[in-house]
Amino acid sequence: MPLLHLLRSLRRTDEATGLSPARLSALSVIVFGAPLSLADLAAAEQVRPPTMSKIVAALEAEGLVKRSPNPNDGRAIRLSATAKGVRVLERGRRMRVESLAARLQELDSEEITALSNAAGTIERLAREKDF
Amino acid sequence: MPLLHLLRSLRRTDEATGLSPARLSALSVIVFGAPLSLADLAAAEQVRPPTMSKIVAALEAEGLVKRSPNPNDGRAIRLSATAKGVRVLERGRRMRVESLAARLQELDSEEITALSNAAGTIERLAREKDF
DNA sequence: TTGACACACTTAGTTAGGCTAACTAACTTA
DNA sequence: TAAGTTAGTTAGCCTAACTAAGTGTGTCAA
Repeated sequence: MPLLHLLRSLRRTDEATGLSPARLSALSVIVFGAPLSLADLAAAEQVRPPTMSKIVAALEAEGLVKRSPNPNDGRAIRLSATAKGVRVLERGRRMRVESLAARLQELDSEEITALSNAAGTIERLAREKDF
Repeated sequence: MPLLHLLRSLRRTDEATGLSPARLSALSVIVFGAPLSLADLAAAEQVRPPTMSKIVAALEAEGLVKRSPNPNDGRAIRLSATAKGVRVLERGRRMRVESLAARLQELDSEEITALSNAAGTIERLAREKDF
């Protein structure tokens, strides 16, 4: 299956959270990296600030994220997740882990070994090449 | 790196062809599967007919694809690639193969073996699960 | 044979998520 | 303090997904 088709299936709203991939990913970075500025978040997500500005606005409107002023810099904001944001993310993560585990149970042990070895290489590439 | 970020890099126009991924992928299906109807193409690409209708219109406007009437069904169209469409696709494919080959040369033989084994499993999954 | 339904495609309108350009406000520095 | 930089937002554009509705063609049964 072409990677594009995988992309298209990813594009849909995550059943477990009701969030689109871009929002879910941004929320995840906020939950684990808070507090952080919009520029930092945009950089982490590899999009431009205006794009992230919209995504954050949507997350804020859903009550998943909140902005606070940065006391050291009146231009900047500090993003953090609300309790609801954390809850939504964790529920989604749990459900995705379960679904992946179910798929992996269909493989035999040789296949799992092959995937695991490849995962190591892919991770190394990811670190070194930012691929 | 999250899959989402990989996909975002895919989203950009392919340097070698000047086509967006959705258009390039559709063109490829047309080149190798012509003649085919819009509905067939939409199904192959896993999108709805209106979406494909627009993509085909764009490809046609660029002179990469042409529509002919289906003599057996006045409702349907038959899509095929123009010579230019074939040329554009082949040039892009050649350049992508070269770029991938260059990346693979940075791996050692153990890593290549691991990737190759995993590819077999992934392909099998793809066939069986339409993943 | 014709009326009803089914099908192929298009059109219209919405939404998400990218982008650049241009703006405001706040900080820094010469 | 004036000039320049930085953080974030707003406006406007694009692609590409969707649904709903329209047009025209095909099919089939009464």
